Amino acid sequence: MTTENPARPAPAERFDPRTYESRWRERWAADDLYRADDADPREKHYLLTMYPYPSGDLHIGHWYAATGPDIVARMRRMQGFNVMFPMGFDSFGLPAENAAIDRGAHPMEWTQTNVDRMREQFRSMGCMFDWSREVVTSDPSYYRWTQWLFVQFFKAGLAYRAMAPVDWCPKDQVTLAREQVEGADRHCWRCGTPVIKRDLEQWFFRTTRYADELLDFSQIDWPEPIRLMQTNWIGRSEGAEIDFAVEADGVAPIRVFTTRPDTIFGATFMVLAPEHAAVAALTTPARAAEVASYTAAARRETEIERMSAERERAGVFIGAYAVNPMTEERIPIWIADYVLPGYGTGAIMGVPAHDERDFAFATRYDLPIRYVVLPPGGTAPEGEAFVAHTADEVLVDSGAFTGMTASDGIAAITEELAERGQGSSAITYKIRDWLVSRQRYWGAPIPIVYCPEHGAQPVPEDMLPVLLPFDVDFAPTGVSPLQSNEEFLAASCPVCAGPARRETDTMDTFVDSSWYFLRYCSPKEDGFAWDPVTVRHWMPVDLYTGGAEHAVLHLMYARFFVKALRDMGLLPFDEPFLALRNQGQILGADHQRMSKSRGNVVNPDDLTGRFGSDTVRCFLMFIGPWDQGGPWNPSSIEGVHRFLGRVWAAAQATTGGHPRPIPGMPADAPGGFPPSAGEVPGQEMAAIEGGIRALRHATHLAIKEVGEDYAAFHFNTALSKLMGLTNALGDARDAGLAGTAAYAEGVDTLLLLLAPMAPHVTEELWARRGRAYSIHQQAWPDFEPALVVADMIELPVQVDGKLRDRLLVAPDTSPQEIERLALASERVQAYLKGRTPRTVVQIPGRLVNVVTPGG
RNA sequence: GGGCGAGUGGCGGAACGGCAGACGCGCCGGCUUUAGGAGCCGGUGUCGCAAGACGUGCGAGUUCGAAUCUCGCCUCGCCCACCA
Repeated sequence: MTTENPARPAPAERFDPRTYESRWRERWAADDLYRADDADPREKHYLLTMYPYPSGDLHIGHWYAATGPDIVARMRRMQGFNVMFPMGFDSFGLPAENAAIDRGAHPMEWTQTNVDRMREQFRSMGCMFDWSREVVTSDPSYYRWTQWLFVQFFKAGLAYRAMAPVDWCPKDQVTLAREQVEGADRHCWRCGTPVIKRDLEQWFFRTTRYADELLDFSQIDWPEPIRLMQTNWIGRSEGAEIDFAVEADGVAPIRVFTTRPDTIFGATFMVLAPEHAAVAALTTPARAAEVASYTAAARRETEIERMSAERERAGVFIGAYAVNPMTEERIPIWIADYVLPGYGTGAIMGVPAHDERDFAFATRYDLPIRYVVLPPGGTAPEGEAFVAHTADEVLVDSGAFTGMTASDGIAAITEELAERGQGSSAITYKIRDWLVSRQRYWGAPIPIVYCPEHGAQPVPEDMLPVLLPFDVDFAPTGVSPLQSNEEFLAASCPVCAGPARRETDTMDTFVDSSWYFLRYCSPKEDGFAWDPVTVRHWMPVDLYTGGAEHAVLHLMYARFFVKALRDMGLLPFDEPFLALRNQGQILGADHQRMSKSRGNVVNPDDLTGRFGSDTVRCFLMFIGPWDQGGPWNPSSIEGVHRFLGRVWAAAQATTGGHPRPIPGMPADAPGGFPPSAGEVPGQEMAAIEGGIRALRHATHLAIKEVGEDYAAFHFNTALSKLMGLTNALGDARDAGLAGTAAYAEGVDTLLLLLAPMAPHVTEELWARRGRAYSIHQQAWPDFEPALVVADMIELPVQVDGKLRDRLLVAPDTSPQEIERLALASERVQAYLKGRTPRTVVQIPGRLVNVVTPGG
């Protein structure tokens, strides 16, 4: 059985990536191979992958995240684009400060050490990062401009200071943005400690001003889940604000927000948040003690405690009454912590028949429940709220509005209230302004000074940066460590030059990352945050990749920044990132997130030491769909390494067998040989030419499919197709075709298509084949459409949808001929049992289905 | 509780509504080797000697034809969570 296929000879030289990988990386660096030129006239392509926090060592997840976009960047470059693919470090942040507290290392030094180490580790991956554009956010040359941008936001009224109840992490001793509080137990995103609320004077960015525009994704190609998460986070609700007069002298009417103004005839009570401003004035003396104790308890409770009482829906009657503007009924006013102070107006009308929470509350306190909207059937449910909202529900017991559909009722009631001056349609959002101040050291100081005379004043732009002092006390006390440095504190007022005190809070690191993609365009610019001309050239980012965990943090803040800067006249576009792709997460072998404390972190250095970077890159891309990730399981890395070994052998086996020219290819093409037809017997000649056609078909099909797969981030299937081409080259060698031009074309194509994924071995083999340096500067191959189509196709023949036979036909065989051949099949006849088929379904090039009269 | 996504061999995973399991791992057999390893060749969904039958979480439906579309259920993952 194996006599016709003698074992292929082992390659003359062993495949050992260690002998050439670092040599090529040094050459590429020395030649500045990956530097993107601002003035290059070719079409630009800005490809960006999220920069890392310099936590210490690069782990396998960084490799996974970076290799995908690197492949696409390399292909785009070969396709003729002027590609920029930069990298940097998000180097401000809490871990550096914690290292200082735990180990006594200064954050500045700790960060610098880590950045240096990780930069070297990044280089070992062989990515085409343009290191000449590196950005390090903790460098004064960077945060000077972060501060400058803060000042611009301040001047534009988009940065403001306010006393607010804020989420506070008791362990890290720091305030958190709302987006940084996670999970049902409301814990800190970084350390997992449950957060508490504190009232503090804090800095905010006015993200709410852009809520509506942030909901518009029409200009960008982003994954649906990310768009949904942002949409839900912004949480736009349409409804109405309605004023309810109160029975108390000198107290203004109370305004509530509702999405269901059509249910107003069912409003039988009112609930205020315990924090509502009117509570004090409205509470009657008889109820004062109970109200005070409830309010105090609510204030003391943490978010988790509120959650644990979730179904309680407890509240207190404050003794006062409001008037339902439609029914003119007196309704009691309660306070309850299920009404949130920060959403809507902090007050609701209680409509127990049509809201589950109101229903639970009314049931508990025996308040009236009145159904005013009924389902089309016309019967109110017993013992539960009817909350569905469809177009054909009907209003009942609603005065002049009775009989209207719910959607007509919303419009008509809102209009009626507006005419009376008691309400208007309104839109509310869940999104809050972005809390940006942190009581921490290792961040960009907020460039504000406080003058006893002139209040908060921005530091003049020519006095930036406000440098972080080196000597401070890092102990987490809840106040900014910068307060421990007297020299830093002392400042002068920019207005009166009198003594002033410097702001000691620093900025959330997400401020740094909201504009780093702009800085990459002109990283050395020192007269401005960026050079407007080069920013206009490179921006927006054409393709951004990173983890989906940033859906409502970084990705929303960056959009907000760009829109705000556009409105200040600083940027000429609306969106930072035109397309977005999310990679999956590589989990530990135990299916848990990789972390040092779990001891499941995979160190890429061990793997590259054994197999080289190319194997690790290919293996990571071969695991599965890139956007899916998965648990770490290195069992098949050997298989990928073997594949590169087969490429190694294939590319160097260029002699032997029958040298044949390719029809239509010049005889002097690389690997071409003069015709020698007379030397070969006719039958063998036909076999050789069939083999050549098959190989060229495999080659050109690979060009088409691998390119499409790379562009779609389907790296796993791209690699399987490259394996297929490699196997086809092996078959060609077995058939004695190693010396043909078709074989040379196949090898060159294989190397070019593999170059983005395995940059080192392809460069080495390209050089060994005597081709011009560098393979990474070659043009991406084009396929010939005629060769993508196979000579003969195998057509499955079904009877009643079940596979019964196959036809081998030329692709251009007529449907009539195919039907004739299918019906002539013995196997088909056996199933037809002499009957005439009811119909024959044909999908051109795909299959034939013979449908029997019974089928 | 709400939203989104995913369930396919022993494993990772392929498959514009059209041949289920590409490609690879593992395993079995062979060649080579003093041996081991490496490399190479062949086989490998399940049941069955075979013919064949059965197979994509479970149950219905649409269709000539469903892993793929629709409905219901189960399991897992992620996000949000008293948002009026």
